Amino acid sequence: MDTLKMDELVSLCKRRGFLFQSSEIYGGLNGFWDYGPLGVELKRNVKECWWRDMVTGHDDLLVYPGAPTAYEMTGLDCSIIMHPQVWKCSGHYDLFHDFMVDCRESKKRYRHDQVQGRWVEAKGKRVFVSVLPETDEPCLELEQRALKFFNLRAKHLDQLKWEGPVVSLTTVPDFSAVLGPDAKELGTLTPPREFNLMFKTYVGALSGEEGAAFLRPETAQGIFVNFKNVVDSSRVRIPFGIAQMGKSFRNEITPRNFTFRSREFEQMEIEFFCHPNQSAAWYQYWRDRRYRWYLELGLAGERLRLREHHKEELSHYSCGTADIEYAFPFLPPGEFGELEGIAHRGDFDLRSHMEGKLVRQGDNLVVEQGTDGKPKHKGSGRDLTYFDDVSREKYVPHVIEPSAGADRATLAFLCQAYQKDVAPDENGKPTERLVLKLHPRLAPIKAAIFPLVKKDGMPELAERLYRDLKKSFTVFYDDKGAVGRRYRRQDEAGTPYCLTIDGQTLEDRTVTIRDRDSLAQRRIHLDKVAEELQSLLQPRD
RNA sequence: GCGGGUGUAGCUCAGUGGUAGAGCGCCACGUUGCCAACGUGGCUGUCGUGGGUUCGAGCCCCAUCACCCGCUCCA
Repeated sequence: MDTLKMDELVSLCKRRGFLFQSSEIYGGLNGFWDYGPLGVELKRNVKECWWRDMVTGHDDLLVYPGAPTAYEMTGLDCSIIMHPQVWKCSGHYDLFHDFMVDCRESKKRYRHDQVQGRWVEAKGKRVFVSVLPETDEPCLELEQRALKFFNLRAKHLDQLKWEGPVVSLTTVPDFSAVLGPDAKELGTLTPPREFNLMFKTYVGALSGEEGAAFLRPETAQGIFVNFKNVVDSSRVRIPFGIAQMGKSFRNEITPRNFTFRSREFEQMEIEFFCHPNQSAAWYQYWRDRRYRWYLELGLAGERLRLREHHKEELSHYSCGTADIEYAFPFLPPGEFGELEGIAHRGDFDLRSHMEGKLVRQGDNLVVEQGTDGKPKHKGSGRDLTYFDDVSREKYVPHVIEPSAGADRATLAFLCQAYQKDVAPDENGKPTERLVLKLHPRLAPIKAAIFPLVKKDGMPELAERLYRDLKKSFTVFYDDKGAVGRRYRRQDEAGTPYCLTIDGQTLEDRTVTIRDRDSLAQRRIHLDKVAEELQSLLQPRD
């Protein structure tokens, strides 16, 4: 496992039809990927396990271990393009929508509004000296930069004639007299260019800005804006969760590491609504529950970790966030990549969609003001509070958000499953075997059915078994070549069980069932095969 | 975004300016008696893409795209 090279896995994924580069025949498209015949089944299984374990299989009446009370779960499937105001109130518009300037000299890129500077005159030249402030004292940093630029010693500080206060680069219309934060010469900054991390599109035939809309950068907002609809239509009572799976789009600057950071990706998100007093306990519950989910589906404990964010790392609205991370093989030893984030979001989201985009002010969230003193991004004005019929209490629910990446999970399961071990060849000599040890619930093909040889009525019996099993399972029939080769092919596809019809089947109607991982075989009766598979594929508690 | 590397058959790769190759795989037929069998036959190429140099380019030059590694960034 430690020796797994990422390119070996990428090669297997291509060779066996798990993953292809998007638009490959045209040279590929950076950040986009296609799932092949086996990959689509694997990813569907990942999503179906999640949906089943979190939503349809959820027991509303049971108090799960670690949960404060019983709770309900329900689902939703929202549109990818939503009203543009959704993204303004959620904060994505301001956060993901930046103007950037590049420095032709240092090759660095800065956010236009983050560059700070001050006009200064010396030796007959007037210059806007800028820095990307690293300390609370940008003035000192600016002094150093200015002295160096004018080639002055510290004792000649008085030759610098400062003009006005420290201001943002956004106040400077022309960059020809600007000294970039890492430049030695003037005028190396490009004009500010719009960088949008959200994909922009246009609704309707007209392509004017009034029709501008965005592909969603997360599925979560669809849940928040439908919160009231779900409460009003489904009789759910707090505490409850709404789950949604679906595509999201982020225009990443640097897509990297196979499917890990893609521009089009699929999320599996839950927004769990609860009473503010219980939110801390629910946060803990979901964090632990979600961590166990990955463990149960086969990710190794030593490669999977639950990491609480430090206080400084927390978003402005969050009172607690944990990441579930996996030690992907493309990362340096000791580093982990995020699979899922579980965030305590408080009442930030629902309030944002009521009141408008919020910002933190001390310990409180307040509506962000524009320069005109009005709300910067106006909310819907709808009442998204919850009324508890039993306690007669009205409140804005708090939200716990377990947000997972379906493609990242799929990739982690593939990385974990990819193993080389040793199996005997036809002479009993140990040879290397490539095997995908996927959890049976995730395996694209659940069982393969083989006649041991293509004669004596074995194929006919095998075909009957195949047809019978096909009704309830994804199974695969193969009668070509030696049986050993067929076993190995299934090993590479991750198929957990192989059923072989042999001479003895003709006598007593038993078949061998071969286990992918142990290579062990045992005989079971033909009539019991479906039942046996059913129990082997059953999720265990 | 910057720097370095790579791109030839489905996969892994050889091919230093003169007729595009190997191994594996895949397909067919025969054989088959439980872990990558054997025999026979067959399939597979815009040499990443575009342009240039040359009598002639997979090979040299320029551009571009994609992937990998390092830095940078990352909701």
